Parts: sequence; C-alpha cells; structure tokens
Amino acid sequence: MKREKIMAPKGVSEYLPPRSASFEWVREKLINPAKLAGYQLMELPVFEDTQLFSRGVGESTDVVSKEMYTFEDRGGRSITLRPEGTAGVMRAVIEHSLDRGQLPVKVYYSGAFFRAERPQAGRYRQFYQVGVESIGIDDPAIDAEIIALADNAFKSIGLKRYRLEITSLGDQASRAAHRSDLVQFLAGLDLDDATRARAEINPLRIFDDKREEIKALMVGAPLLIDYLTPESKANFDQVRTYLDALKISYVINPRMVRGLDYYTGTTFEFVHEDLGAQSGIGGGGRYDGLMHTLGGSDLSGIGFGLGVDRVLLAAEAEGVLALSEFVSDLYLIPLGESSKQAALLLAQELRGDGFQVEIAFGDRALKGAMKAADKSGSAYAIVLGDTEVSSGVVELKRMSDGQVSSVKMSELKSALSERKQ
RNA sequence: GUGGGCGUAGCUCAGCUGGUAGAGCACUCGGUUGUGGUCCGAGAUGUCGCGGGUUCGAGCCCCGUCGUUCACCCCA
Repeated sequence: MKREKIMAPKGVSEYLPPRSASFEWVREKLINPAKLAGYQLMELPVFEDTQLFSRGVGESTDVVSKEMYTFEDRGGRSITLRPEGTAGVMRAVIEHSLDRGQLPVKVYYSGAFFRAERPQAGRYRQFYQVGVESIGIDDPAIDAEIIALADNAFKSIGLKRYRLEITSLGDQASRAAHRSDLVQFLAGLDLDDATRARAEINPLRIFDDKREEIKALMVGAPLLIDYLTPESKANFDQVRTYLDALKISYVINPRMVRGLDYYTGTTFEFVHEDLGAQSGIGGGGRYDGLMHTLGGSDLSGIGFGLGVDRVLLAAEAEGVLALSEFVSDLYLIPLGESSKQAALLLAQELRGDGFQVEIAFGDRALKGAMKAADKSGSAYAIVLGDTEVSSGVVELKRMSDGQVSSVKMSELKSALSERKQ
C-alpha cells in the first residue's frame, strides 16, 4: 500500500527551529510597547459566528466577500475562522460589558488569523498578527499613543527602512460629501468593466490601483482629506501635533485606502521598503461606528494590527536579527549505563536552579557526543563516566577555548554561575 | 479568482541534441584506550512532485494534476 505524504494545507506559514526563535523574538518585541503602556491580554477564539465579520468588517470588503474560511459546525451554525482581530475584541467587550467599566478598555492580542487568498511573498492563508485596541474614549492623544506604540515596536526590533503613512477618513459628514464628488468624478473617466465594478462597491478603492494609466487618471480626483469637516480637520491636526512632538515621522497619504469598512477618522499604515508587493507590516485606525453596529453602545475605538510574518521578513531583509542561537549552559555526556542515571539526576538538579542543561542520549560515541555539544552552542561540557561518578569530581570544559578545570559535582552550581558573568 | 516562473538526496543545485542519476553542505562512523570546532577516509539517503501520453528507451518532449514562487487583486 502506497501512503500519500501528508503536507500542510496550502499557503500556511510555519516556523521551525532555528527560525522559530526569531519569530518568537519578533512577536515579543511587537507586543512589548503595548504592555508597557498598560494594555492587557485578551485571548479570544479563533473561530466566531460568521455574522460578526459580515456585519463588523463589512459585506462589501474582499475580506468578507471572498476570503473567509466559513463552514457549518455540527450544530448547523455558520462559523468563520477569524480574518482579523478587531471584530472579535469588540464582540468580547460587548458580551462581557467591559464598556460599562473603566474607559478606555485597553487590550492587546496575539495569534493566528485566516484568509483564503492566493499565497504570495508575505501573504499566507494562516498568518500571525499582534494588535492593540483602545476602546471608549475619543481623544486625538490616544490616536497618537497607538501610532507611537506600533512605531516603537518596529524601532525596538531595529527596523529602519519603513515609513508611516497617515490620513484621516473624517466623520460621516466628511465622507458623504467627498463620496458624491468622487463618484461624479469617476463617472467621467474611461474605466474598464472590472474597475468600474470595484468603484461601485467602494469608490475609494480606485485610489489604490497600481496601474500607471489609472494612477494618471486619478491625479485630479477629489481627495477625502480636502472634505474634512472643521471638527474632523481639527482632530487630525491635533494628532499630527502630537506625532511631531513625539518625533515620529510620517507622510500624509490622502490616497490611502484600507480594506476594512469600519475605519473612520485617523487611519494609518506602516509600509516596509524591502518587502515586494505585500509591503504593509502594520496598519490600523479609528472605528467610530463599529461597536454600535455590533450591538453595543456607541463608543469610539482605535487600534492596529501588525503582521508578525511580514515583520520577520522585514527584519531578515534589513539584517537586524541578533541571531543569538539557542545557547545552553551545560552539555552532559554520560558514558555507560550507571553514569546515564547520574546525568539525569545532575541535569534535573541544575535545571531546578535555572541552568539550561542538555544531555547526550543514545549511547553515542564520545566524539559524536562532543560534536553535538559543540553544535548545541553550550558554554560548557562535562563527560560523566564511572570515574567522575565515584570520585564526585568532574572536568568542566569550556567550549569556547577547550580549557578544562576540575570541579566537585557538589560545587558545580556555583562554578557555573561564577563563570556565567 | 487571473497570469508567469519553478518542482532532481535533509538543504543549495548540476544533469550536454531523450540512453534508467551526480556535486557541495549537512548527517553517521572511523583516523587505536574517555573529550568538539580544522584535516583525511568510509558510509547512508532519492519510486528525478504525482498521473497519463509520445518513444525501442524520458529527469530531460507533450498533456493533466498537485505543490511552490512571483505578480495582479487584496491586505498584515
């Protein structure tokens, strides 16, 4: 019987050693600024009621209309694998009445998200995102803090070749005024059917078209940023003032388009230069009506999502990963059955004191075991044979230069911590 | 969903106009008794993505399929 090799589903990202260490490091760095600012973890289900996304993210978006993993569970409920994080957070806030408590609600999340797209560089069907949300208070200073959190995260990783683009989508009135002018403008253009169809769904989309001829046509298009109501404009100006004070550089991109329908007001995107077509490493913005749409109170919120996979790619492209490979403190090489037991005991004891200790299992030849010790990146190695077990004295070998010193097993702990400095 | 490139040992790849497979790295063992990184030697590993077809004969040609990759679209 021939057995088919089972492979991972198409387009998922996986991280194995040694790269998984970099992935883990990047993810930690991305979320750390939020923790320092008092944001707390929200661990949510990866699948939700399909309606959460169709109502929250918007039926007209590509994400909802053609990229969701939707299925029926055994109880006949329509379930969807989360394509983004904000909707789930809002659902949880409403469901558990967090909006009745102290505001703003400040949370962060980290996990896998799913979108049934054609895989590409930096675009996966299962991908990882960390995000933060600040819900309940509409204050431009929060907008600035949120943007600063993301910017700090990228800086702490050491990224330099990225830029921050911001704009304001304004309030309801601003968008309505702009939309009618834009629709009129688009009607006067000579567009192909597919493009016109996209314009039907969301006229802003055309700003994002990458074809030169379309870009040229759009040069004279009315810009939403010129239609901001006085309040919206003042709000946006205030955000910019704060960003300037924080010395966070940005470019205003009035043509920026976001793919999730719930965004309003301040909207931003971080774009990396070395990433190819999928260059967005993070983005977010304010969402005024979302909570209300989902059946909660009418509170404003703002947040971002950062793509861990893409940031890792960017960090690799910039060469900023401090590739500190797995380094353990001690590598034990037992020779023979009795010393194997001694090695297990010794390792257990030292690990209890916080040392990283590995053992060469499988009765390997000494040469091979030493080789393994070398590869493991251990600082020290000890050969444990009958002699050592009975005498209680071991030869502690420093792997960097091969220097050996005799140490009593009972004093190993202090010897190791002394040398660790 | 649309289009292009690619698919040969764990990895990176070579394989001339079709004659049933190789290199480097990695891996295991050894270079006399229990000490790694260099060097030397030996060894293991592939149904050449899968399925059809053309042919006396296919890793090389054709078709399909799956996977992968890049771009469009979209987005993290």
